[in-house]
Amino acid sequence: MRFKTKGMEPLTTEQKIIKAASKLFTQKGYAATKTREIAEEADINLALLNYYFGSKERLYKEVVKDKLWMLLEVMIPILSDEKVSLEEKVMTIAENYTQLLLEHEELPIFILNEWTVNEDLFVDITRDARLFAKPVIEKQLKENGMKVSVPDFIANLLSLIMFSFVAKPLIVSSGLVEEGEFANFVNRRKGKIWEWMTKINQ
Amino acid sequence: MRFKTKGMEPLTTEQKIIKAASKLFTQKGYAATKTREIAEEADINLALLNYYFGSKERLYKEVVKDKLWMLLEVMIPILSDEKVSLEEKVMTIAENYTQLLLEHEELPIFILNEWTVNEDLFVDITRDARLFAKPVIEKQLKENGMKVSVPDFIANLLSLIMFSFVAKPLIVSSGLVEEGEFANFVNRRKGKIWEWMTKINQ
DNA sequence: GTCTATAAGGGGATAGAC
DNA sequence: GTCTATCCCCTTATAGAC
Repeated sequence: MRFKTKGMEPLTTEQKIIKAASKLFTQKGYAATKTREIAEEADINLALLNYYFGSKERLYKEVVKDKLWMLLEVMIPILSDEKVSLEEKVMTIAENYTQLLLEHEELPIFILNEWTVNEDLFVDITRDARLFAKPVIEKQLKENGMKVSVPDFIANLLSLIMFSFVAKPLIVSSGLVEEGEFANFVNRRKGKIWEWMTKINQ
Repeated sequence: MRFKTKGMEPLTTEQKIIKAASKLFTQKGYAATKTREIAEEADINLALLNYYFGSKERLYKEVVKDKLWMLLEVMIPILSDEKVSLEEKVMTIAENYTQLLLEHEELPIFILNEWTVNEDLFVDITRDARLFAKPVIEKQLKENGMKVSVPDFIANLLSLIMFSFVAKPLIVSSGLVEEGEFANFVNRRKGKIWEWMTKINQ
């Protein structure tokens, strides 16, 4: 989207298609989603899908790209910024992710599954993107007296924040946390992440 | 399978189908896997798939059930056993999961994704299964002076062990850990889980 | 840009011979 | 139990009218 639309203009046909495709692909995956369903959900004629996007596959790539950056932009720029302290980084990422994922619960499992099943697609998308700025984090770990490696630090951070969302069906149907309590559960965890990270990484 | 076969008998047709289906479904998901591919991979005639399993869907359910228990049986019986100390529980689960997942890397993302996309299927499978024995763990947490809740304890444990596998594509393509170093990475983490769990949960 | 109609082929399933 | 041949619906994609 080149120009952000402000206010109440109705969606263009293109936007309606992307929105519907986004919803259905993330819910059901590529193969299980039919172009007819997308057209119906978007309330447009089936032929328009091909008119605007050429093929189901190209439409899918647009959606995946969008969703992947949605997930990464919460983390990458902050981690690489030297002017942001380690504590601030952890707190901000925990806050932003928890909020984002509460609004888009299906996002991480969709991306991680697609990345596993369809690796080639992601090679294109992430090519040339420096995802993690190792040196910056390494320096800040030392300054904070943390002896952990950068990969372990990142793995621990993302684990503690994101895993609850990825494993939500297991956590809920096992009765560990009630569906209605899930938001409280992850919000409480969010508040402890920095404490946990300092303890773990000594 | 009622009777375990010892030694070198060739696989029965039924076993060949399950094996092939297992491989393809976990790699590509339900909708993307064609019955014709399963037949070819299993080296059997397409009609035999329906002869033995009735339909693609029934075959799929068999596979999902197998895989789900593979994932759960590593954890459920141990967690519920009162005679196993908390430390032993954590160490054993970390050890067993790391080994299992190194051999079946696609297992957790497959199950967690299917559980999200296709919840109904799992309602049947997990019905009446008491997945976690909360009281046992609660008692042991107190005895170990840990103030954490049972859901947080389980979430932390599984996060720290499993998330690396679920997020492997991200971890590897970002350059955080080299593909060839991945086994070492998770094995090193495995050795620290108990230490981390005691620190976090004070 | 949007519609209807249809082409072209894929995919799950089964009848019936062996 | 296993095979061949085939049914028939569903899906993606496009031609061509408006």
